[in-house]
Amino acid sequence: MSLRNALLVTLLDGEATGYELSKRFSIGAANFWNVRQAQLYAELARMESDGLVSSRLAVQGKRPNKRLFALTDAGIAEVRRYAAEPSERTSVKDELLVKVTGADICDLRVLTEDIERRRAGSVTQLGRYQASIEAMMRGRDEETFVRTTRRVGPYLTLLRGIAEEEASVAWCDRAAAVLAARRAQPDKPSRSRSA
Amino acid sequence: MSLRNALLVTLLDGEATGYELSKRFSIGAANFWNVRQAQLYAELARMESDGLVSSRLAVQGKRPNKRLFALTDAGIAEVRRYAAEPSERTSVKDELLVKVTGADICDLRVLTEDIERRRAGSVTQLGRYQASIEAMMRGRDEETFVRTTRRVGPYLTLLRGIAEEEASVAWCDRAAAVLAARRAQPDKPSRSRSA
DNA sequence: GTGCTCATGTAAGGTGTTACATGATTGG
DNA sequence: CCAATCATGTAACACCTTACATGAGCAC
Repeated sequence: MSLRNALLVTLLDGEATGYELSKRFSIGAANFWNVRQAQLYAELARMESDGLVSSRLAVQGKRPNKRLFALTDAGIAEVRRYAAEPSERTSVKDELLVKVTGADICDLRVLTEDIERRRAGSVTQLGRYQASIEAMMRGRDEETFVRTTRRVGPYLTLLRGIAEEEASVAWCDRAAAVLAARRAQPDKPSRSRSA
Repeated sequence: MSLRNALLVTLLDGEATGYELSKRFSIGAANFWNVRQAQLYAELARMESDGLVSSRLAVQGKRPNKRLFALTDAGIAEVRRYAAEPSERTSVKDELLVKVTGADICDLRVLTEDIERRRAGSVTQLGRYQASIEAMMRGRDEETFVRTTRRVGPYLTLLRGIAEEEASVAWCDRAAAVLAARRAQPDKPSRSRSA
């Protein structure tokens, strides 16, 4: 039940449609949560019937009508209650690392391409995070920012995202280099059934 | 369906019981996959009926009997097939980051404790990874190791785990410092409903 | 005129978690 | 004597993903 809480904290930035929430997720929360929109609309409906969010319909001239969701007091209370519980690292699932574990019986050229793709994705995401953090700080240094901003939470999670993507890029480079060294070697020791 | 593949690559280290597989996961794959044993036994049973693994019963004198699973040729082929597909970062879910996003309306003392707990967990995991990698390298330098080992895959994923946990510790320290600065401030700007 | 963005939902099926059920051995 | 480790499973429920369904406006 913490997709629910992820949505609640995302609404601290102000009321939003389901569509906008999924955007906010991919910009700010991408490094610690992911949602599919199908799940998102369903969960928002449940949250509304539980009184954690309220919604109002905004009729637009040209574009389709939209439903704006906002936190209720009960929603705020729920965030506080939830935050007071100890947390676990709920889950991490990274298919690329599964494949890398099996590198020694696989086609290293294809695997390396996959690593390059991951690297490119991390660079893109890193750019998004850096743009967000600059927009947020508006030229202030960290000390001033922390003293004057209303919200440090999103700043801290952005720092985490940046650290994450930087580590990802560095690892991709190193992994690609190691695999290249292995490929170059004609006399590599091999598991019988592989090439 | 990639818990299945995570299990297959874990079996590249040799035959194992369900119990041992869950151990291997928590030592080597903790940074990119997690399983509950209930799910693990169920999946192994399905994998056996699909012919990807075979099992044999080992009767032990004192301890309960155990079922040892091993990769079949079909299992190896499945790893290769899977590794050739492009991968997505399947999922990340971190409750602590959700809570940090909402920091500004929450009790910072409790949140900081949660961050400290995470830090401690990362330090522990880091120690495990470092011990594994040293056992694996047996004093060789990287170049020699890469040239002479049978398997680089687990080495690369361990490097990733180490980078991950180091980044985690560094972030925890920074986040705790920022929150401490916020708590120290009597004149902090606050969202109306919070303290 | 093609593809992207905005915008919301349902249904079915697959994956993952929690709780239950059992019990001997080993080490402190 | 108490806690941890070894060892395997089932059942119910909660959660997440994929596919389907619809449609206008805008930029190139």
